[in-house]
Amino acid sequence: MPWEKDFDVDVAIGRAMKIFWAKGYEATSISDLVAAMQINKGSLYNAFGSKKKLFTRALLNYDRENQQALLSQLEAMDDPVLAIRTLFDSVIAESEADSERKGCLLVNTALELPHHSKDIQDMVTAALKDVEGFFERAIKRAQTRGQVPSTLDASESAKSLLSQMVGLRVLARGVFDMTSLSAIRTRALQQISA
Amino acid sequence: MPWEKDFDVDVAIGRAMKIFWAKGYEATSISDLVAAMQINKGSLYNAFGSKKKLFTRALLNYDRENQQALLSQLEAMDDPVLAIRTLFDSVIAESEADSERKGCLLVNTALELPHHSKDIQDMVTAALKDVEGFFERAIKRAQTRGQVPSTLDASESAKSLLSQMVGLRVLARGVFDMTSLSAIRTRALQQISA
DNA sequence: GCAATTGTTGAACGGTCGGTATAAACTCTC
DNA sequence: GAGAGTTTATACCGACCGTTCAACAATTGC
Repeated sequence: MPWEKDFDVDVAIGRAMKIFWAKGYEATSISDLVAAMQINKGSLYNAFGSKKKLFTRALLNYDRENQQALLSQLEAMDDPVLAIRTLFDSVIAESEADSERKGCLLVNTALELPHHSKDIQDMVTAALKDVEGFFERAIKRAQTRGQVPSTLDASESAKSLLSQMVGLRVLARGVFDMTSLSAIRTRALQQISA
Repeated sequence: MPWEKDFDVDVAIGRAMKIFWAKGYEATSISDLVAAMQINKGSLYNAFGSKKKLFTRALLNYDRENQQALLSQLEAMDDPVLAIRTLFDSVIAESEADSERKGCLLVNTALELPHHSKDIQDMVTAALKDVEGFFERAIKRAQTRGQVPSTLDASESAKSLLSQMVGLRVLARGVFDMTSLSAIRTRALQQISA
């Protein structure tokens, strides 16, 4: 039996993810990656095969650690309206704290979906549908609790909230200041409470 | 007096714009550009100086021909709510008709704003602020006409509509199907009428 | 006709791209 | 210790990157 890898694959993927996140897929070179991952070219190709395959691993890593982790945390909250508010709050707080204005890797990739392979398209679509699903479940739960008017179409509203979330993440990369981003959150929450 | 250019500069910029729009700034090479513009490398650099400078010309061209043209047309409409509805309708129709799923060049560029120079940042910001301004003026006009509740905060609502518009353009590039995009429009319009 | 000026052309620049190949050192199992 | 598989480092691949340049062509004023 062979020698086990002496670098931690998940750590390396995490480092690659940060670079893809900050620079975008196209603008990230193999040189950038080997420098950030602290392994050399040969090991990269031995472990991951190609830049594209490494990117899919990085995307999965982002989805698991930055997206699903937050969503399952919110889904466990008692108050579904508070959960939605908390999601907007944390995204705005993240935007404010991020001096690099990296945005969200999934949204960034969603915008260039036509240029990616089908497995990446499917991965991004599924991840954003997860957010939509969270919104829809939260709205329905809030309706049974009487926090949200039962006349509201939960499916439509969930899609609408997702699009506002996506818009917020785009505009946070340089177009809007913090008070403008807050206005989006305010209106989004008013929208489901009336 | 010198020899005049024997190609039409505006036509060439229009062709360059289409390539940048379809492929994105990074993924567009000089070879792509010279092929599409039907001029050769030397002429490109003589006329435009660099890829970046050409991109700013292309962005201006897009803003003028695809954005401002539509906005001023909508601004001239009698019914401001219908104008807003028409904007959403035309964006959705454009998304449906576009088999390449190019989206909107301004939104595409907005997402990669941190990687661009300040003049491009300013240009994109101004262009999206124009859309926000259109929304705000239309809402205020609708309020004086009694079409929209006067309790609505026009400034906040305009920012919210812009973020939904942006989200729609991102999701139209592959995540959402047409019925989902329609749901965003439906909810956006309900939002200002109640 | 002849500078002067500007435009066109296509080759060539140095550099980087993603990816492969090599070989020697190393760690493990059997 | 044989053999398998990994790590490092370096060298290399052809292709392409954005850009520059020198030679040449077209138009003007004199």
